[in-house]
Amino acid sequence: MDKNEIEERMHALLQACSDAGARLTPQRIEIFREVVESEEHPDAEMIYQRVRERLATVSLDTVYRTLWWLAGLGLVATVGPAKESTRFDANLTRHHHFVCVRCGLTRDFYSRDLDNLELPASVAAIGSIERTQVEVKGICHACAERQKSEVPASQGEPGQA
Amino acid sequence: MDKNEIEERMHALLQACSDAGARLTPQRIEIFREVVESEEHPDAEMIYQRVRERLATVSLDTVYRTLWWLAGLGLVATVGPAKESTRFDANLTRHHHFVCVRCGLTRDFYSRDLDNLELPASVAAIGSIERTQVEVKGICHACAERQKSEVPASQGEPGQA
DNA sequence: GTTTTTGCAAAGAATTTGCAGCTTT
DNA sequence: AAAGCTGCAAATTCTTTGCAAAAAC
Repeated sequence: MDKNEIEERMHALLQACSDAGARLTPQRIEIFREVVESEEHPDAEMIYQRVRERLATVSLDTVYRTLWWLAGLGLVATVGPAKESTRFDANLTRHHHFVCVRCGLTRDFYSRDLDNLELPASVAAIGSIERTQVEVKGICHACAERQKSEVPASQGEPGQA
Repeated sequence: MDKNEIEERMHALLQACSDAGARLTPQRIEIFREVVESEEHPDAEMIYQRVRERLATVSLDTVYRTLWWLAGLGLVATVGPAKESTRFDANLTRHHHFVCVRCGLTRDFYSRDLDNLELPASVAAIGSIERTQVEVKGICHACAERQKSEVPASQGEPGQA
């Protein structure tokens, strides 16, 4: 990723931070930088370790808080189903997943077309390919219904305590 | 899923169990059944609760043990990256993931084609779609290298303690 | 100066493990 | 009878939270 891109994203986060009326602390700034610069998708601990090198005075819980706060603003996403417990999949036939971002419901669906996707050459540069699966994130009908019957519109945070 | 399919899978697990020289206990049988019958992808707790209804004498740790044992034999898979801690993704541009099944390394890749996949109609029946992403599982080059330098061929379990 | 954040340490949740006793083969 | 399982309870690991002190606006 080029330096420009990084600065741009960094700027976006700082901007979002003040837009949200939150304070710009050195901890947050360093966490932002780490989040923006990392190419892999780090967990809280990794970010903590890296930030720590530059800012000895940071704690793991601040990293967690900041990360989830960013996630709440939609500025970072979490990889995989969610921050849930490990889910198991006994479907050994080729299939794809629909994951509800609200409740974590995971359902399979099938598609011949999706079974045989062409991947870009760049993937081979990362590693050898074993299995390819499409993951659709969305909101399941049950959660959509649940939403309808809730308060139509307040200014509080939406759903999912 | 039709009854035939279920019985077939059930049979496969029981067979694999005895092939592996493991014992057929009532707990395992009920856990197998739950795993095979579930349409969503349950976590250990869910399976525990359901098995419990039919077999009061089962414990959560037996469920865990059985599930991971099945996973070790490749008879069930885990959904998402792995049994790892939550990973964060600050890449807000449209992208796809390569995940190393050995070390959990997660890297982004890009493809216009994959950005606009056509999903089968069946997906809409599950819920509303927000985002679609391709997840490629494989082994990253670093892990492949690591493997080469290890004992070429024993009969012990491969890598990753 | 006020309000938000932080760090600490303790609380919680999820998952794993040692061990004695019970079951399966 | 022998070897493998199971359940319990304690240990780990990961993550969150309450609160007083410190920092940002």
